[in-house]
Amino acid sequence: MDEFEPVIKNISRFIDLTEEEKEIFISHLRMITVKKKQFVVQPDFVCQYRSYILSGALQTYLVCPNRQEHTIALSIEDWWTSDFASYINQEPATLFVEATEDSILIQLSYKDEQELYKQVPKFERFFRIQVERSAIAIQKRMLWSISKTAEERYDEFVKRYPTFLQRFPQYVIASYLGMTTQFLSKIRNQKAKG
Amino acid sequence: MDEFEPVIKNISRFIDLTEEEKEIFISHLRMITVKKKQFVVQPDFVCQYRSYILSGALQTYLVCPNRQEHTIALSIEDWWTSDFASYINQEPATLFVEATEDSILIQLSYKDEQELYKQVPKFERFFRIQVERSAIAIQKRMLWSISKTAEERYDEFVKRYPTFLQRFPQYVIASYLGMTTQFLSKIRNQKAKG
DNA sequence: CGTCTATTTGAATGTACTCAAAAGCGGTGG
DNA sequence: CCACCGCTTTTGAGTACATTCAAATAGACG
Repeated sequence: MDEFEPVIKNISRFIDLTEEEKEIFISHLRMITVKKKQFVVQPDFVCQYRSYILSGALQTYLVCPNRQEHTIALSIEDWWTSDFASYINQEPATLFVEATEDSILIQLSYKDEQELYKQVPKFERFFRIQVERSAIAIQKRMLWSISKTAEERYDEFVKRYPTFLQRFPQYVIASYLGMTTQFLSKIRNQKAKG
Repeated sequence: MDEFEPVIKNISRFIDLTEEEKEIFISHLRMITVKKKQFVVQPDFVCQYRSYILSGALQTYLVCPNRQEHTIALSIEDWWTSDFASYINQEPATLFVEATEDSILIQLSYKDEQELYKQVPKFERFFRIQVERSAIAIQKRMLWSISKTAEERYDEFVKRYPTFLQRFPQYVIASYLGMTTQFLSKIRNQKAKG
């Protein structure tokens, strides 16, 4: 059960679990490995799992009719990810979740999650707190997407997630920041000179 | 207790409550009335309440250093509102929540909410589902704010919230949609002609 | 009726995009 | 180990979408 320790630790930041509760939780999990460029979620398929990232990195994005990609989330180890609209409503996904590095995921299925709530109601609390925090984060991001310039958004990104610059290609970061890769390149270049 | 019926009904869409649980819940609530232009939340003060809107309408917005206003949310009767970042983390607010109509609110304080979770853990579930849904909504909104043109955003808004056009002034809608009031005016005008 | 606020209109400007092409970089196979 | 191929990043010119500034018009409220 050692292999599940990181996810238990992640949860224990918000709720206290007895040994028995930990075991119940672990019994609902499965661990999978995915290779770089592999999809964890694809449009039109109902997203069955929430994934805790044990190691690696993933990109959640939407492909528009005009072939443009829009990145909703970039996630690394110790984060949870999914197409939450699909997962929570158990409806066909609209997003891709793709591994941008070889990754190891610990997954909880929708069915197991509902089961878990019955067995250990405390988990309602954990996932409530979890989604509260992510709702706040998304709101902040939306706020700067409507109120900041492309350059300001990039600066904020660098400040908040400095390690992401090395881990994700620039065109992915550009699509996360809501700008073209050409424009991001120009911003960077201008900074290097200025 | 009749006056609290709408909020009970709102909650009952997601969890079933016994009469006793309803009474416990109601005992934690307070009802207030606010006049148009009055603030329910103000920057620098810790937001003490979640508010269920019994009647009326409210605007949640941020004022930037350059005096620009950015609307995060427009809310009407049967919706919940607050500066959730401030409320959930019990830290000073950054947002204004202002009544755009005379309104009646049913409020639950942070302290009472924590108390309520202890007395009726089922409410963890309600607020989890509640915030899950709003996280999904915010994410969708963020998506079109980075992927759609101003006109497309306006069209979507009209389709989704037709009644809001009459209830909120145009400059408020413009700031919700992330564009200037002048540009929104031009879009509308162009449509009226085309 | 007058004042204050909200909306409309127009011209000039700016930010970021599209299109096109070159340069850089990394992995793979000969 | 080098050469090649595909993918990512850079560069530049032209363009479009949306903003700013300024002023006029329209509406709401006392």
